[in-house]
Amino acid sequence: MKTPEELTELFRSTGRKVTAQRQCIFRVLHGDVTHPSAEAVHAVASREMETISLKTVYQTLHDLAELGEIVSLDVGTGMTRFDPNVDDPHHHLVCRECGRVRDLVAVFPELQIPKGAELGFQVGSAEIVFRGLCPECQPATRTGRVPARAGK
Amino acid sequence: MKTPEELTELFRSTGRKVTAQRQCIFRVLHGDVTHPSAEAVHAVASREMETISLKTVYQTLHDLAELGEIVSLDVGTGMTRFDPNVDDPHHHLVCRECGRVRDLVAVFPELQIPKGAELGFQVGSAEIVFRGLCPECQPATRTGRVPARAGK
DNA sequence: GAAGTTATCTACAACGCTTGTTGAAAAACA
DNA sequence: TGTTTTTCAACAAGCGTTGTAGATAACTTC
Repeated sequence: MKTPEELTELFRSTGRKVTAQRQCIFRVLHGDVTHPSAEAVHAVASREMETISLKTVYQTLHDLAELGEIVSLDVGTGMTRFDPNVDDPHHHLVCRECGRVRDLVAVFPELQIPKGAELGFQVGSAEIVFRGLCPECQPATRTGRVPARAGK
Repeated sequence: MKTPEELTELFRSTGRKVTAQRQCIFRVLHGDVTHPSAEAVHAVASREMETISLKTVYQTLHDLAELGEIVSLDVGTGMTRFDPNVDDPHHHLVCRECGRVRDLVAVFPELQIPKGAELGFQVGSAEIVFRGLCPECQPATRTGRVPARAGK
């Protein structure tokens, strides 16, 4: 994802108007690696602008996705997650306890579909979701700490 | 997934009651390879039992998932899909036009996470979603037919 | 096979996430 | 500064899904 300044420029050059709300969202997303939901972005943005509405956040996220500056993900956690990392090809780690999502920057070039198995599909891309437990949700055996049990 | 008769037995042996509605749902799911949504199951079941409620379908699907007879999937098509194939390890093909889902029965044993890239996650499983166009949604170049354009 | 117990049924309302609508307000451009 | 156009906040509604209620049906025991 570009810097807030570059995004400001990009929005203007594509006929979009640049508002304080949007710039606030740009800053919130910049450098975020948590793959926040719209609600999470809104929560952070609200700390800076109390009146910003959730609808505005959704709209700006969609604009950014349309411009290819973020990508919206559905990894089965119940809400759409937004990933500002569009430069490195990567897959995702998802915690099955707390829903945390992280990038797994690795390419699996050997992902070839066996002939005959593709059932006539014209396959364009492959996404891998690795499910497991994030460091915070692991039992003590691995980390030596007793984790705060994230209620399901 | 087991046969309707075996499922009847399984439900009884796990303290669940067997109703005409449930057996109807067993039959609908048996041999289904379309990964239907709850709504889709309900639509088919309704042809046989007009009064069956959507809630009943959801509940039975959850029971079946709890028993490990089907698996619920979220492949980003907006609704939960249910997969009766729990015997063959496989991944999924998803049509980005019409949302059709098919099994891709293939194992990718070389899916090893590079050391250090797992960010402390304890990874238990990996799901691959292949996105593309199903035979019905492909342009004429491949199939020789003009497809009915599924409006996005 | 009938009565009693328990789970399940349908119908309806409500939930969480997301999107449409509206008039007001602010950004861009002259 | 005035004009045009977009975006804003607030509200309501949409979707898929789940909770609640009393009525009904399945299993158990006699």
